[in-house]
Order: sequence, then C-alpha cells, then structure tokens
Amino acid sequence: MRVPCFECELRRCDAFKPINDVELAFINEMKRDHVALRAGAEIIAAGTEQAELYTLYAGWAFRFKTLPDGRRQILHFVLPGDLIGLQGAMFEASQYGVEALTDVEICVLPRRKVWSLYENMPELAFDVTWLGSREESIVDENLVSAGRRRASERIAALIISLYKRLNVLGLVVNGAMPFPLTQQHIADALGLSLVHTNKSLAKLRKLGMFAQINSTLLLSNPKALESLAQYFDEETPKRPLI
Amino acid sequence: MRVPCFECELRRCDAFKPINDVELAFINEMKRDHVALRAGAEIIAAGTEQAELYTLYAGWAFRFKTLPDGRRQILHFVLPGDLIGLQGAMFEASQYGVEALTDVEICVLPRRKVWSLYENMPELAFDVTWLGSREESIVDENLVSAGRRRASERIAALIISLYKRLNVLGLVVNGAMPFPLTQQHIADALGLSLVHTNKSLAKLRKLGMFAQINSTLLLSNPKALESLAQYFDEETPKRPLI
DNA sequence: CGCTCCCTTGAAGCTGTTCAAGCGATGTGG
DNA sequence: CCACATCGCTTGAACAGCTTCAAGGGAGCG
Repeated sequence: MRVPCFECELRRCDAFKPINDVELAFINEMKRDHVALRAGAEIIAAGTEQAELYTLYAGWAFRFKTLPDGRRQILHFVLPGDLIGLQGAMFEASQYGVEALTDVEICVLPRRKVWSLYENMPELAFDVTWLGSREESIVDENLVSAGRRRASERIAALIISLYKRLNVLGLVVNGAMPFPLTQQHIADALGLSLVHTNKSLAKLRKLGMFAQINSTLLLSNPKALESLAQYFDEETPKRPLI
Repeated sequence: MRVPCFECELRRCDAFKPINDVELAFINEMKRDHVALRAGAEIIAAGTEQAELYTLYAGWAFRFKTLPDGRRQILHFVLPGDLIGLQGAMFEASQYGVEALTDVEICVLPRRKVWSLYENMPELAFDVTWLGSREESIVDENLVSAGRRRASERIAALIISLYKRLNVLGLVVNGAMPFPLTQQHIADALGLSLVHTNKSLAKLRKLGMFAQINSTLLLSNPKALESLAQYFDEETPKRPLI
C-alpha cells in the first residue's frame, strides 16, 4: 500500500509546482504512512488531541463542525492534494471533524516532523502556510455564500468552485466532473434544508445549467453558472504539494 | 509615530507568549513603519496587488468580500495583535478588502521580509502559520453562524466570541467591553438584514442578555449568551505576536 | 438650521423550513 | 429468492423567519 513520494501519481499533475530532489526526499522522509479509508470513515474526530497531519492523496473528504444540538455545518470539501488537519496541528484539540466522503487514500505526516520542516526546509514551510491560506480563502467564499447568496446562487457557487478545483487537477473530462455529494451534503455545506436544496437543484437542472448522471455532473456552460453565482475567483495554476 | 518593537505596549499583555531577544530584534528589523489611519480607511483594497503585511497594533478593523451587485459579507473582525493580509501576501491579488472600523494603528511588514523570516527564523515562521490557522478558525465559526444559527443565536455568538477575544487582551473591564460596531456591520457579518438585526438585538436586550451604552457593551452573564449561541470555543491563553 | 448617520418600528410579502408521504435502488437475512 | 429495511431523491402543503419597503426620530456636526 505504501507509495513512495518519488512515485507519487498525484504529483504528475500540472496543477502542482515543480519540486527539487532534496525537498522531495525530505517529504518522502516525513511521510510515515499511506492509508486507505472507506467512505464515511472519520479522518479527524472533533475535540480530540490530534497527532497527525494528512495530505489527501485520492478521493473526497469534508471538514465540518457540529453544534451541541446536532446541527451540522460543512466548512469545506477536501480534494486531492489538499492538506488535512493544519489547524489541529497548531492547537491542542481540533474544533472540527473531517470525514471521508468517498473511499480515500491519505498520506500521514507526523505532527512532530512538521516542525522539523520549519527548521530545515523554509520553502516547504512557506508552502504549508500557503496551503493554509488557500483553505481559508475557500472557507471565505463559503461564508459569502451562506451569508449573502440565495439558495440557487449558493448551489451554483458550490458547483462552479468545485468545477474549477477539479479542473486544474485534470479531473474534468469534456465538462463532466465527478460529483459524489448527496443532497444532504450540499444542504449542510450551504446552510439550507434538505427539501429546499432538492427543489433548488431541480430548478437549476430545468434551467439547463447542468445535468446529473449517477455520480457525475455535466456542465455544458460553466460561464452561465459563474455569473448566476457571481463567483469569479480563479484557481492558481501552480500550487504546492506536500 | 514610530514605535520600536522593544517598547511595544501591546506585547506587555499576558495574552502574548514570551519572545527572546533575537526574535524581537528580528521583528523590529522587519517592521518598516507604524501608521495611523482614521475609521473608514481602506487598509487593503480588494483585487489589488498587495505588497505589505500588517499587524494591527490598536483599534478595530474588518475583512470583507463584496459581490459584483454590491452585497457585502464581513468575513471577520480584526483585533489588536492580529495579522492583516496574510492571504494577500501569499497570492498575487487579494480577493478581499480590509477596512478600519475605528481609528487604527498598524505595523507595516514588507512582504519580501516575510520570506526572510522563513529562511532565518523558523519559530517565527511557524507563528505566522499559527496566526493564519487561528484566523481561519474564526471564519469557520462565522460560517457555522451564517449557515446554521438563527438570528439571535448569531448575534449571541458574535458578541460572545468578541468578548472572549477582547478578554484575553485585557480589554474587558467588569464585564464592559468596547463595541464600536454599527448594526450595519453586525448585519453584514452575520448574513442578516439591517432591520432584522435591529429587532433581534432589541429582543436580546429585553431578555437582559446585555446592555449598550454609547460604544460599550455590558455583559452581565456571559455564560447565558454562550449557551444561547451554543458557542463554547475558548481563546488560547498564549499566542504569538509578530 | 439643516444635513447626515444611525437606530427604531410597523406592515406586507417572499424565501426557505418543517412536516408528511411516497418512490426506486440497493442490500441483507431468513 | 423474496420480504424487509435502508438510503437517497422527490413532491405537496402549511407555516415561520427573515427581507423589503416605508417612515420617522434623535444625536452630532458644519
């Protein structure tokens, strides 16, 4: 199961910026394990001391917070190449949980070694900060959705943002993107009820904004969705991978 | 106007973790300027190339995004000791704006020098990442509010979180905290209309949750607000200051 | 004195929630 | 192999929370 970083499939993707051999060797040294988990598995449990940092190697996950009375808010969706658990590595216990949305594979980076990265590999340390900032910018945009967009705009914004993130990863083929979210996930991410999410989705489908077959979503006209959502952020062409 | 970091008033506060002389000298070397701005001034303009990173020395600010049609979402409020513009320092242009809410004083750290910090001062580099993660955790909680709490719960959550942040800074005296927000700011931060914000505020006041005099807010019973909001996160006792 | 800014209040109406019920696909144990 | 449970999606109907529209009032300032 172990995948050496030298043979990392993910890194071949254009989305990631090139890396030199020393840094790659260092990352390979840091990587303690490569773990496969089933959909629904808990990657990080809320409120627990957290020893590890992860990179999502394959599959989808999501980060969420739950109120004591059970209401759940999904904070953002995690796609391949994204870091998992940075906040948890900074503070004692993480305030949030992370759950596998599909079957996933994750690279395990022990928390202690992350510190050695700051001491020895400033470029990579900077990359960690960069990835943290990028994650925040995604949460920012979700907050704009929940706070200021109406239901169908929220859905449009979610879809177009996932589309752009998947696109740079090379996961969109002819406007078709993988889409494993249930309507409950969408509702929890956007601050909507399940019923209203269903009706708004149906409305957008009837408008011809997209089509869904099984777990793929077909986007004929991304620009239309973009302007419906008023979502114009672009993914950076080159990003770090740790 | 220039304040050497050795004489930093802010750093005397217990909230900040101790620092050694070498690091302090380095920060002092990094600090290019100390600027005072009036309430309403633009600290960072959305969509522009951004050369600087700032630390808020005194006063309040807020970070926000605006949709093309004018709807505005406040992402989080910036209090003394918080970093301003980290995302902007990572990417080419910042997606958001930052505005002074009250008169403010800010320390100016040139973007280039931030990189030298990663090369020379790993501990401080780690602190930058830490501060970024903490900012994200605040945005997380705001997203939970906008997505899953009802109007008066949102207001309660906002007030209690500001209370806790101000408290560790020593800015709460006998349950009285500075509160310079207008109802429009609150509405924009919580994803509510101005009218409904006003009515929900009045309701909470009548319930005896707090009282307002001029720009001060009196909290007799923080615990009551806390459980109304279902907001139980605690501020870390010791945080870095750069 | 008049302007602006912020707060306040009432009323009407819409967007989204909650409750309720049903359907098809998938999976499982008897 | 069928009965049964589960899961995700769908739809209708009633209701509520919040928005929008409208108007007015008080404090501060030039």
